[in-house]
Amino acid sequence: MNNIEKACKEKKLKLTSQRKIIAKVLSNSNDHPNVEELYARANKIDSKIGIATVYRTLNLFEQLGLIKRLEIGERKARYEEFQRSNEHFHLVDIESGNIVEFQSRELEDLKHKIAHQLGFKLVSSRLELYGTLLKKNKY
Amino acid sequence: MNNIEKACKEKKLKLTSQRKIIAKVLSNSNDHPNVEELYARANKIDSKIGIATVYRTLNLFEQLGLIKRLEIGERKARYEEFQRSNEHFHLVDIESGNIVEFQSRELEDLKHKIAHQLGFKLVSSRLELYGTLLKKNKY
DNA sequence: CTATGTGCAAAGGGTTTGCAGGGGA
DNA sequence: TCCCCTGCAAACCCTTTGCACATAG
Repeated sequence: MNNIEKACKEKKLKLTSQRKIIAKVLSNSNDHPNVEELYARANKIDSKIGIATVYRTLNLFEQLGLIKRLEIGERKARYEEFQRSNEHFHLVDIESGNIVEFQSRELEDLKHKIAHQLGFKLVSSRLELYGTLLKKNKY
Repeated sequence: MNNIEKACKEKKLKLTSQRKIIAKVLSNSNDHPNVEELYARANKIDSKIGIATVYRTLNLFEQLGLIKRLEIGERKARYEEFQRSNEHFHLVDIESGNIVEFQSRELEDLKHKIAHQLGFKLVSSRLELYGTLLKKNKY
C-alpha cells in the first residue's frame, strides 16, 4: 500500500477506485503534469472518471500534503508528488518549456535565515528560476 | 513627465487620458493592488474607464517592463511598479495577508550562481516566502 | 484624417459546485 | 445500510476579445 492509500485510511477517507487510479497516475509521473494531462492519463485506466473528480481529488491530496501544486508561469496548475526527503526547486527553460529540478541546501538555509531575520517563521515558499541555455561555444 | 509617459512616447504609443490615469494610480500605490483594486482607484479619477482598458493597459505596461506582475498565492494577478534600482522579494504573512518586502544581495547572487551551474542564463525568477510572525516572548 | 485605443458585452479557459445516483466500509 | 463520493452540467471567476465608436498625433 502506497503513501496515498495509507493517508486515506488514516483520515478515514474512502479508498475509491478513482482515488487509487489518480494516486497511481501521480506516482508514475516523473514530469509535472497539469490537470488535463492527469485527467487523460487517468482516463486511459478508467474512461469513466470525470474531470471534476480529478480536481476534487487533487485538492484533497494537496490538503493532505501528499502532492504539491506548482504554478509555473501559465494559468494552469501543475502537480508533483510530495517527497519530504527530496525537497527541490524548479528551473524553467523559457525557450523549450523544459523543467529542470535542482536541490540547494544553501538556498534552503538562506530562505529560513531571511524569514527569521524579518521576524517570521517560514512555513512555505515558492521559487522558480526562468532562464535560457548558455551557449558554451560563445566563449 | 514620468517613466511611463516617456516609454509611451518612445514606443510611439498614444498617451491617452486612460493610460495617464492608470500610470498615476500605479505610481501612487505603495501596496500590491490587484486589477479590481486598480480599476476602482482609476474610476475615482475617471468613472468612465472600463475594466477591459485596465487589463489591456496593465498588459501593455508589463510588456514594456514598466510594471511587474506578481502571482501571490491567489488566482488574481497583483501589480507593482518596476524599479530597477529597488529589486526586492516578498514575504507574505499567511495569517494577516500582509506583504513584507525585502532585499537580499545574497539571494540575488545565489539565484544567478545556481542557474549558471545548471548551464543556464537566468532571465527572471519568482520567489515568495510564506510565514507566520515569530512570537518572541516564547523564549 | 487615420490608425490606434476605448467601452461594452459576450466569449474563453481553468476550476468549483449542486444535485441525484452510486458504491466503499 | 449509510453516508461519502462521483459524474454531469451549469455556475464561477478572472481575463481576453470583437465590434463600433472615439480620439491622439
